[in-house]
Amino acid sequence: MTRQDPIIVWFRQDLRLADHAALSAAVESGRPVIPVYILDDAAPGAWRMGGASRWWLHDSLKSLSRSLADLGSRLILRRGESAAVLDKLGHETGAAAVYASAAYEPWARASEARIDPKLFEGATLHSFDQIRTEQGLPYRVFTPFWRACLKAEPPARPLPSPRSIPAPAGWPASDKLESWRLTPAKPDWAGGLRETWEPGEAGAHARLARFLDTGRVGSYGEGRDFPAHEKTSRLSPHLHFGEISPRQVWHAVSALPGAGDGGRQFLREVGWREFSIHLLLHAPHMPEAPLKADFEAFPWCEDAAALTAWQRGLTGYPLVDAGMRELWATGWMHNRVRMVAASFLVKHLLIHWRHGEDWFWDTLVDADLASNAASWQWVAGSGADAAPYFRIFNPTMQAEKFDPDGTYIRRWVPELARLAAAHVHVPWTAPREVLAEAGILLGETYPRPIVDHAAARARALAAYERIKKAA
DNA sequence: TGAAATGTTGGGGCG
DNA sequence: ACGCCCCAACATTTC
Repeated sequence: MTRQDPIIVWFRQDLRLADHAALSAAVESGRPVIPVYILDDAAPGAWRMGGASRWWLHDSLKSLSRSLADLGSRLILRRGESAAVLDKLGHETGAAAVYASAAYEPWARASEARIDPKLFEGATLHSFDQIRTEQGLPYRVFTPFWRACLKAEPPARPLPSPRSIPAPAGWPASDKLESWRLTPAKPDWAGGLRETWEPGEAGAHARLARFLDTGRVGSYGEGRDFPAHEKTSRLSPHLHFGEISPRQVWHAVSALPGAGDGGRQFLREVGWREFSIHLLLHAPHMPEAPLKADFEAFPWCEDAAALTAWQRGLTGYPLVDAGMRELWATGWMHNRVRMVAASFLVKHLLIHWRHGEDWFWDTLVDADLASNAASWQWVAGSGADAAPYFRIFNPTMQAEKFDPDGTYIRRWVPELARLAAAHVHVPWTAPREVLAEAGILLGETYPRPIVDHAAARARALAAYERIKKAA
């Protein structure tokens, strides 16, 4: 090993240059740096990246690649099993070491065990094992967890982006990004995604700046529940891909004069992301199995037709359908609507939360193993600090409360657009003339409810009784 | 980070 | 003036 043996910086879910401790350390070592991203679809136990995520990844890698080029560097792309690829690349380049950001997925941690990279924190506000109860145990309830986070040392100051990155004498070969075919071709379903998002580090910071500048932070507490208005930050996909770090978000919000209560509530949502990661680290089976074991015996229904209706936004409940169509069109769904739509699948249709988890994994641009699994289990009632199973959302009441004039519903369910606010949440109760006037033929242009709310509620409670007795 | 059922209270209409 | 009923409004408990 000589002074000129390069360091490989292995990018994963940290597709940024600023506040990237591994990259900064590699640059500071004075050695040449070889940035690499590996598309690893074959890792044992891995959840293969979903369609929307692959679309995002393509653009984010393109952006990272350009930013590296601006600093005199390159992004080397390789495909295959991570350990084997890094091993090979190490031999090709004579690399002295691999630097990477610590990751939290079980398969990522498993591959680390074979590669033994030098790991740097940055995916979370605090290092993974720092937050523990008095007894040294992981938290199972959010509020004390978050209280402990707030009491701990404040998150480290974000690092600046390197000003230049030393290049190796010669570059190893790289795949062409296009050859990975991450973006859809036939059919091209990504139009709505392109219109909605700007993947990459610059896009992430633009989102954050927009959130802070427009004063949305201050009114976040009141505004965040109304899906018709863009009151949330929409940073989730950027955070998932690590285009911006939670520490950067934390410090930007904390430094904002007058962020006040809204700022605290917003950071609390960032806290739920931390909590999900915390849970996954201590329960690696969380994506596949209920955290509360008695839910293993829950009498789920297999109902392919109902699942398809839910996926396509054809349940007959306008708020659920609007959310599912927003998801399909843009790769994202407002959080309030996610809770209602998820609750509908699990409680009204009695379909296993894993089917919902799979669909969200494939369609969300912010699909994240920890957040997705923890949130589905939260809704289903089988998770840590979960909503009790008997807490069943009434999709109509939720719609009337959080989309009172029906703006959100009309945006995503255009066949209901001509219904007045009095009918738009309950088209099945609208008088025949009103429906005709609005150009709606129930059961033809828009479905009748696929389940009756009161009956579905009773059925869900009865199902819950069965595991409660068994336990 | 609910909703429905049930219980309580108090004002007003009315015999 | 009084008691009675109705019911909206709010509170509590139950799922």
